[in-house]
Amino acid sequence: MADRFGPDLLRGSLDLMVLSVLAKGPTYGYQLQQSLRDASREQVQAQAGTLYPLLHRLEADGLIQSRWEESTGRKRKWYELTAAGDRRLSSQAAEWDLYVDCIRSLLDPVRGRMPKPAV
Amino acid sequence: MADRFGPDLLRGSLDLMVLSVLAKGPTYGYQLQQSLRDASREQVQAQAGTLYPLLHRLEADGLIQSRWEESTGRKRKWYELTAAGDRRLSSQAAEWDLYVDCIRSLLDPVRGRMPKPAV
DNA sequence: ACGCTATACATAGAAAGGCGATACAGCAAG
DNA sequence: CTTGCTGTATCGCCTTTCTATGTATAGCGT
Repeated sequence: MADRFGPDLLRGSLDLMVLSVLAKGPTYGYQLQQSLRDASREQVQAQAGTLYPLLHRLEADGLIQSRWEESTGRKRKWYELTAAGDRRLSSQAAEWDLYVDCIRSLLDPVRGRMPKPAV
Repeated sequence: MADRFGPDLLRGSLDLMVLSVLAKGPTYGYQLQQSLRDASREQVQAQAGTLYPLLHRLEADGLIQSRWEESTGRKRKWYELTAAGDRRLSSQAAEWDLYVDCIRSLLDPVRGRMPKPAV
């Protein structure tokens, strides 16, 4: 079993994951990275070189907004969802569900060939 | 709702889809394209410029093997899974399940925020 | 016979995003 | 003071999908 998901799997759903985490409340880059790592039991280890450009892109698209905060001890850049980001999250989640269904319908007959461990 | 999945969603799972179709029996490029389109209710429309290089890559990796066949009327290049391809399919499917689970655990709390249409 | 469409395989170049490497700075512990 | 974690950031590389294009044949209507 891979101890980590590859770049290609992440692609296309990493936005969705980040928006999901942001939906639970404001956070900053480093904490977001830890959240993803923890929530996935170490399987999603998005790199800083991935995360920061992604956050900048989401912000440029108006899906999140940021502000620098120093009162919390260290200088951090906090991000939070905008209304547009919230709508995007909903539509991305819906599209994701459709997509997963689509793959499952292709995969289910294949699974029949092998001993299926009960989940 | 998008009438077609974007490149980023496909990425990383298109291999899996192709291997899944191949698992049901030998096929050739054009037919594979139709199979994907049909099985996904028009949502996966992988282009020829995507599919053929992908097939060449899978063959170079020893996951599938090909032979030209003319007796079936038109000249076609038939592909079939190798033993290695079969093993790869199993592991990719397992990884996919893990991945989907991982996203779901991030998405479920978010879904609570909005009226969820029963599927 | 001719043109049109669908079938069938293939390659080239562009676009996009994740990755590793690297950088820099603050702070804490030894 | 040196090591290590925290925290943000950028750069070039790599991979994969896309569009556009090229080639060729079969079948059909006119």
